[in-house]
Amino acid sequence: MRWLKTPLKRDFYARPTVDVARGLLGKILVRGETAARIVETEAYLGEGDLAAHSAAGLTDRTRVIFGPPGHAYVYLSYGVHHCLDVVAETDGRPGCVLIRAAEPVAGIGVMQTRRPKARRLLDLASGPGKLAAALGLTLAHNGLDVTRSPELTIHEARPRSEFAIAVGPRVGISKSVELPLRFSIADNEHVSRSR
DNA sequence: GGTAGGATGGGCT
DNA sequence: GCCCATCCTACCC
Repeated sequence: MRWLKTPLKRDFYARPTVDVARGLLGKILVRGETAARIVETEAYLGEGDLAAHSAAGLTDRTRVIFGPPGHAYVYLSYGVHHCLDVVAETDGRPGCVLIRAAEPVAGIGVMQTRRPKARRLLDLASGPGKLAAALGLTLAHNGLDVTRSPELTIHEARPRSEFAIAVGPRVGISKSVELPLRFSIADNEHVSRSR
């Protein structure tokens, strides 16, 4: 699989968070020689969403979410794993998309060395913590501009594929569970399994 | 096949 | 001091 040389532009991200979450499915995350096709996302909204980190308001940690769209929000989950989000909405309005799972498409050997415990290709990036580890992302990457950073960009796939989108409740949260904000490529094998 | 529980640290009340 | 946007292992069908 290949992808366009030019990354997705700012206006792709400067839209309602749900549109960005759906739009990111099938796109290619590129980090150095490693690349992966996004197959599962979750939207975290700026209003009426108690599960979103930004629900607590603007703090040092959530500053990036309130900033301009098209930037990476990376945080430490459960003190152990890193997770990658991409900021949506216009500057000043919170909203971000958690990238939950991806299908490795390049640099698979490198990803395997970063995730020595993964036994199968299907285990490499089929969860937010696994994905961040496979791509080698840490807190140092928080705030990166994914429309132009040499470290991390997101691209249109070539050829662009057709697929149905499955919608359901988000994973691993206790608040605002009723909101249908999890999106995935229907029947894709690389989606996360956890509930 | 399935799941319960531990690891582990930063953010927020 | 409590709460997590998780992953992995051990152990049990």
